[in-house]
Amino acid sequence: MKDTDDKLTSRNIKPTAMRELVLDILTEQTAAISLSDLEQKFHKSDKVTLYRTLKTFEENKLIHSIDDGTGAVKYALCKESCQCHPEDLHVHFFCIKCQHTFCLSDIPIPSINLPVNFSIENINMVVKGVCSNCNE
Amino acid sequence: MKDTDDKLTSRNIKPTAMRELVLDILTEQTAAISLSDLEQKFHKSDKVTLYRTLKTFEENKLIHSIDDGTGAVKYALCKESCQCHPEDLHVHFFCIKCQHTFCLSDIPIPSINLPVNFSIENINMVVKGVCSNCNE
DNA sequence: AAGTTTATGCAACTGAGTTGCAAACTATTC
DNA sequence: GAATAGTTTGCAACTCAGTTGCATAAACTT
Ligand SMILES: [Mn+2]
Ligand SMILES: [Mn+2]
Ligand SMILES: [Zn+2]
Ligand SMILES: [Zn+2]
Repeated sequence: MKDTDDKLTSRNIKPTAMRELVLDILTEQTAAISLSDLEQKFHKSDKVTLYRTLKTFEENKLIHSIDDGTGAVKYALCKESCQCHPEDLHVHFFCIKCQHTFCLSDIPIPSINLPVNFSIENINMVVKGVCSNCNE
Repeated sequence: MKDTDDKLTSRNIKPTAMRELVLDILTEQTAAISLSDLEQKFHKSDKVTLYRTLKTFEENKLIHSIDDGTGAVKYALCKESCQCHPEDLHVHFFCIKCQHTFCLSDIPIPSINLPVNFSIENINMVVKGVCSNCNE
C-alpha cells in the first residue's frame, strides 16, 4: 500500500485503512462512481464514513465531484497535476445506455462570451449521449 | 386571462385555474425558479399539484428545466418558438451572490469534438459566477 | 501511560422529488 | 340538463441522496 499511502500523504490526507481502501477502489474505476456505488463495493460499510472520506478527498483535491444530472453526485480521481483550478476543468460525459459517467479529461470546456459584467468562477458541462462502448 | 389561456392551449395544455396562476407567476420571473420557490408564492398551496403542473408544462414544452447544481431543479419559460430541440439549447448562469439562475437564451452551447464513436443527445452547461446585477 | 486530537460507526434527520388514492372538477353523451 | 367518463387536484405517505450529532475507537503528542 506504499503507493496508495504516498498519494494520500502528498495531498495532506492521513492514510488510514479506510482511506486506502476507498482510494484503491476509486483507482480501479474507469467511470466515475457515486457514494452509493462506493457503498456497494463493501460487504459491510458505513455510508457516513464513506461520505466523509469522499468529502476529505475532494477538499484535498484528490478527487473531483461531477453533477451529471442523475440525482447522485459522482466522483473521479483527479490527475496528479490537478489543482481543480479553472484550467483543470474538463467536459464530462454521461452515457444514457450504460448509465456511466466519464471524465473527458482531454477535452477542456470551451470558453464562452458572457454578457457584459458577468464574471466566471466555474463551469459545469455534461454531455449526454451514447459512449463508444455502447455504440455497437 | 385570455393571453395566458392561449399560451396554454397552443401547447395542448388544458387551461385550468391552477395552471393559469402558475403560468402567470412563471411569466413574471426574471430568473428561473424551483418548485419550492413556486410553492412560496402561494399563501396556501399543494406542492404536489404544483409539481405536476410543472411536469405537464415541461412535457408540453412550455417550460424547460435547469439543473444548476444547487440541488433543486429550476424552471423557466421556453421561448414561443422553442421545441426543446438541440438547437434550442442555451447556456445557463448561476450567480453565486444572489443565488439566481438565468437563461442566457442568446448564448448557444458551443459544440465540442467528442472522442470517436461517442454520440451526442443533449448537453447541459451551467456557468457559475457573478451576474451583472451583483457586479456592483 | 495519560491526555489530546482525529476518524469511525450508528441513529436520526432534512429536503427534493415522487406515488397512491379519493374527492373535485370538466367534458361528453344521452 | 342529468348521467357518465375522463382529468385534475389535495392530502398522506413514501423514497433516496445527502447531512448532522454524538459516542466510541484509533492515532498522534508529551
Ligand atoms: Mn472529471
Ligand atoms: Mn433556459
Ligand atoms: Zn455507455
Ligand atoms: Zn447575482
